[in-house]
Amino acid sequence: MKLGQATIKDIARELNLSVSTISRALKDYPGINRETKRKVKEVANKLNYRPNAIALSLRKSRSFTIGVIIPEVVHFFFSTVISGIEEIANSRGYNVILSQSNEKLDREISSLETMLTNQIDGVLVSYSKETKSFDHFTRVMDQGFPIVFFDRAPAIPDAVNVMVDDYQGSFDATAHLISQGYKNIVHLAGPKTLKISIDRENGYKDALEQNGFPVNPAHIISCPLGTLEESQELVSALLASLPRRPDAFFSCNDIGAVGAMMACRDAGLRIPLEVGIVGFSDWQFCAMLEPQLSSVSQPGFMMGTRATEILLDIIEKKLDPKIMEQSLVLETKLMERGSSKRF
Amino acid sequence: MKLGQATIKDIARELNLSVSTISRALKDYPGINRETKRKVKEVANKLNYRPNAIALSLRKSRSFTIGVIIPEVVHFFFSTVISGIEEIANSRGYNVILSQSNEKLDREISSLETMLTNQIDGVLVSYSKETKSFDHFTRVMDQGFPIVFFDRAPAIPDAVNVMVDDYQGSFDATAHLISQGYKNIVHLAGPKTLKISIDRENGYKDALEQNGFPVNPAHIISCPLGTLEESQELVSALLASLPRRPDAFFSCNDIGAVGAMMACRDAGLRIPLEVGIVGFSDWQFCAMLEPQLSSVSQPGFMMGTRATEILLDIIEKKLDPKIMEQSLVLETKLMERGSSKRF
DNA sequence: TTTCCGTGCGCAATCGATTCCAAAACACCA
DNA sequence: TGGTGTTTTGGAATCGATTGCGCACGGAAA
Repeated sequence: MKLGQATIKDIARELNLSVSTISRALKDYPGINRETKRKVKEVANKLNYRPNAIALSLRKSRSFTIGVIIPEVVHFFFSTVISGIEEIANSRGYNVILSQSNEKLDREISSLETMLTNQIDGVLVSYSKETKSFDHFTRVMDQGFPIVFFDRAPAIPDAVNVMVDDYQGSFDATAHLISQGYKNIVHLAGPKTLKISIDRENGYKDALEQNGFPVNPAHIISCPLGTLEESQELVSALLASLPRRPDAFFSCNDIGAVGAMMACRDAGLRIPLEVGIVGFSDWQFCAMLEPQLSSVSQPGFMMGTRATEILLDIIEKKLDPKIMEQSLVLETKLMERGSSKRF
Repeated sequence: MKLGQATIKDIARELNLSVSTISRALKDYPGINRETKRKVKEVANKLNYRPNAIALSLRKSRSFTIGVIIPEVVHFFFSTVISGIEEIANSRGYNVILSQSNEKLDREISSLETMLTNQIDGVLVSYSKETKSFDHFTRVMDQGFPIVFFDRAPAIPDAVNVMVDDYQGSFDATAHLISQGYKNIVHLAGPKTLKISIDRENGYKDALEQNGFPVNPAHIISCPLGTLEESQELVSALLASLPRRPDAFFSCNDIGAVGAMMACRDAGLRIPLEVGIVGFSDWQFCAMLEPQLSSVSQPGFMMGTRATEILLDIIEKKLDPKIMEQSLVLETKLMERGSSKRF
C-alpha cells in the first residue's frame, strides 16, 4: 500500500467539509447538495482517490475475499478449476486468494490458518493426499465458517461437496474397453486416502463383474506417486511377469496412462491393436499423443464455477449448508480415441 | 469472516483487564506480569482467538498481500510460475491474490484497480496480448507502487522485469536444427504485441544469417491465436503450396509445434527423418509425444521465485527500483529430443 | 514522613470509512 | 417575528489491534 494514497480526509480538508459528507457524496446518498457532490467527485478524481477496501472490511466484518486451497497449481485439472473459480468470484465482486498444499498436510493446515486470520469469507478446498484427519476443517466449520470441498470429498458429515461422478466415469471407461473386446483389463489405482481413487476402483470392478468378468486382484496396481515413471516401471514389470498378458490398462489418471503407453511401446505392443489404454481427466495433451489417448473428461471449469456459486450463496446466506443438498455430482464424459478403439 | 470470532476485547472482558494489556501480553512485551501473560494466553486459547489481520493491515497500512495478474492459469508455464511465486510469498509471510486477464485488456485494468483498492503491497504482472498502452501501469508506478513484470516485459522505462532469454533460446533452437542438417527452416511466430514474440523471431533470424542462410520472409508464419488447429492448418497449407518443401519447423510455442507435427504426419512426412520440429516452453507433454518433442525449456518456477523475491525486496525497501538493475534475464535450455535429432 | 524509582497496567489516539443522531441554515407561512 | 418543515451538513461511535504516555502502587532510600 502506497503511503501517499489520498483518503476521504484529504478530500474533506481540501473542500472544508466533514468526512461524513464526503463519504455520502461519493456514494450518491440523498440529502447531499448536488453541487457539493459534484465538487467532491471532482476533487476525488484530482487526488486519485481510491477507497480503502481494508477499512471497509474491518467495518463490515466482510472481506469479500475467498480462499482456495489446492494440492498443486501445476496440474491441468486444478488450474482449470481455478479458472472457473476466478470467473464466478470476480463477477460477483470477490477476490480469490490462493494457496497450494503441495499435497502436504501441515501446509494445508497453515494455509487455512493464515486465511482465517486474513478474515476470508469462505474457502474452497481440495485436500491433500496426506490428509487423513479432517479436524482442522471441522473445527472451523462448527463455528459456522463456510467451506465447500471440491473434487476430493472428505469424510465429514454435512460437508458440502462438489465432485465429478468418478464411479460412473470409471465404469464407462472399463465398459468401453470390454466392448472393444479387451479381456484382461488392468487398473492403475490411486492412493486409498482419496475417495476419488476408491470410487474409480469400484467403478472398474463393477463394470467387470456386470459384464461377467471376475475381478483379479493382481490386475489392480497401486500407483501412490502418480508419476509417469512409476506407472511405466510398474506396467513394464507387469508385462514381464504376468503369465497371461494384460491387454488393456485403465489408469486413474492421464499421466499414469501415458506411462502405460510407453511401457507397452517399449514391450513392442501395438496400441490399440494388442493393448487398449484409457486415462482419466482428459488433459490437454491426450489429443496430441499418437495414438490419441482415450480418457474420461472431467468438467473442471464447471466444477470451479459451481463450487464457487454454492460457496458464495452460503456466504451471502442465500443457502444454508445444514438444510441443503450436501453433494453436487457432475457428470463425466468418456472421450473415445485411438488408444482404445479397435473397431 | 465469522461473526462469533473472539477479539482481544473478549479476552479483556473475561479477565477484567484492558485491551492494551491483552495486546502486549499476547505479543510477549516486557512490562507485563508473567502470570498475567499466562492467563491471557490461556483464555485466548480457550476462546479460539485469532488475530484480525484486517485490523492490522489498516493500522500498519500494509496488507502483506501481493497480487498476481496473468493472462491465464490454465497454461503449463504460467501455473509453474505461480507455483514459484506462492513458494516465496508464503515463506516470507505474504498472501497471494490471483487474477487472470484472459488476455483481455479491460480485465487486466479492472483487476489492477481491484487489487489496489484492496491495498495490496505490490503486484506481479504478465500483461495480456491485447495490452498496447501501459498507462494503467505507469500511473500507479509513478506513485511509487511496486510492480514487477515477468515473462512479458512492457515498453516502460525503468520497469523491473524478470524474463527468460527468448532471443538466445530461439537462437539455440534454430542453430540446433541447422546443425542437424535441416535447410529450409520455417518459424511459427507469435503476436507482435509481445516482446517475447519479437525476440524469438530475431533469435531465429540471426541464427540463420550467422550460419549463412538467408532469411526467407515466406518462412515466417504468423500464428496470432496460438492454437493447435491454427498451426496445423497453416503448416498443412504451407506444405502444399511452397515450391521447395520446408524441412523443419521452429515454433514459438509447444502447442504450435504439435500442430506442425500433426500436419507433417498428415502429409506423410517422417519426423525427424524428413522434417525436424522444435517447440518453445518445454511443456510437460513434450516428453510424452512420439517422437518426443524438442523444446526450449524455460525456468518457470525460478522465474516465479526470483520475481517474487525482487518484488518483496522492493516492498520491504531492501531494494530501490530506481537504482537497481532493471532486468533479470534467466537462461533457457534446449531440450534436444527425438523430433529434431537425425544423428 | 517524604521522595524516588521500577513494575504493572489503563487511557486514548490512530488507521479509513460508514452511519446514526443531531444540528445548523434556510425557506415559508401565519 | 416566531414556529414549522426541509435541506444540507457535522459530530462521534464503530470495526480490531497497536502504542505512546501517564498513573497508580509498592518498596527502598533519604
